[in-house]
Amino acid sequence: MPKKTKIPNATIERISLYARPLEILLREGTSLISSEGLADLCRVNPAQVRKDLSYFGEFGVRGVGYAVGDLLEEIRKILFADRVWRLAIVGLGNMGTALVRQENFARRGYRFVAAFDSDPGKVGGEAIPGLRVHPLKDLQTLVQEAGIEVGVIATPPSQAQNIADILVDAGIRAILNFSPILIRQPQGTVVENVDFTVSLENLAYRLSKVD
Amino acid sequence: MPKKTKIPNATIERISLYARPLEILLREGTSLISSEGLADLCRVNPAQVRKDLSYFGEFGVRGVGYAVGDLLEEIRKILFADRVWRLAIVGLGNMGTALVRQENFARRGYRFVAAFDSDPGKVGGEAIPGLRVHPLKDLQTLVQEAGIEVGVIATPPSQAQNIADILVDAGIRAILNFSPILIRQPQGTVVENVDFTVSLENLAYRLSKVD
DNA sequence: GCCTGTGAATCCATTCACAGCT
DNA sequence: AGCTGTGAATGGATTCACAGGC
Repeated sequence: MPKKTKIPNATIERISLYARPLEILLREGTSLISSEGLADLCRVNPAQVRKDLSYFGEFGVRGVGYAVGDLLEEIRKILFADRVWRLAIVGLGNMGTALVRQENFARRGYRFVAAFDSDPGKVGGEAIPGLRVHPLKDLQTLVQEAGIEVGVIATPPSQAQNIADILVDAGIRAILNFSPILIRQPQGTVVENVDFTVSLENLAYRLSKVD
Repeated sequence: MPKKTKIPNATIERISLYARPLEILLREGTSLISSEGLADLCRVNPAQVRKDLSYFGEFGVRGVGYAVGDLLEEIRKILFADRVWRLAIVGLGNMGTALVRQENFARRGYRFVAAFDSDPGKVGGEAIPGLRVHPLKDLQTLVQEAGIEVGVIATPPSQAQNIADILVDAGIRAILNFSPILIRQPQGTVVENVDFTVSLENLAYRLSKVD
């Protein structure tokens, strides 16, 4: 029974996590999984799996388990991953270029439909076949025309805040930021920051605590 | 006073976070910052900043604040970021290549000293000038010789677990995994998983809840 | 009998509020 | 007077334990 209770942010992250092994199980032809089986695959507690899912509905069958295909479909709906999302990349250095080439994005429905760079040497070329690189000044227009919903920032940190402002001005309300600064954004927009060095520092710290 | 209390994982992540604006303040010549000032820059509660830091020592001066340079140095020590870490990359596709070229890593002391790929067409070439690509079979030897401490996996998901096993066999105890599967690792080793599509799904979910 | 769904209990993290030092 | 450091209070998230349904 879907409650109006506050859903923990951690729950959303885990729901994403659950989808990965479910995809593999589906491909392998496994049709049923228990909360314990899924928990093992995701290194979490079985009760956690059940509680997380119960925030959104009753997807399992008591005494039986969860139907793999159905559960995956439900999770996709919960995460709005059952449709195509239109992304713009800003900054086509090493990271930006690698991102638009990630087939992992495309496979999950995250489609880069526009690319921008401030370097005149890059403008006019193609980031990947069919994805032309535009100057920043065309951003506003293209966001409208191409129906872009998510902006991905892969510029040097010094430009990142400026780019974020431009994206928000153009009407974009979701930003995935790969540059290692914290972006200041207005109410009603959402930002996810991805900083690899934070992960590395975490690894280093945890490494020193094991054993 | 450094306690033997269990330190929340979230605290470690925030400590990383605090370092970023401190670097900028230091460069700009600001020498003092209060917990409130730092909290504003990192979008957290001032008491959180003080409590996080207090797990590791007393770095501030009552009535005054924190000395920017000293605090940054302390944070670097806490995170073992005050030294060079030797990394190996495995998988030199788009993402792997982008990672070794990230100057952000190098600047923070995370240095790629070896590169591996299973594609014979890539072996023998250079991922970046001075970083030769080796076949996987040389991994064990090179890990020892080059003193590699962290393995970075940027292979297709189908190979990721196998690579992780090889890395662990070679004596590596810290893995940063960019492939979208959950890696199973033995006791005494640490893994950080970075999955961009999890961030995107999170964005999509949160976007639907704002306003 | 078996496994889900969930209130209650526990555990952990954040914030408050003030004592302690400069 | 001002700002840190921290025990106590609050607020969340996780886990337990069992009722509910196949």
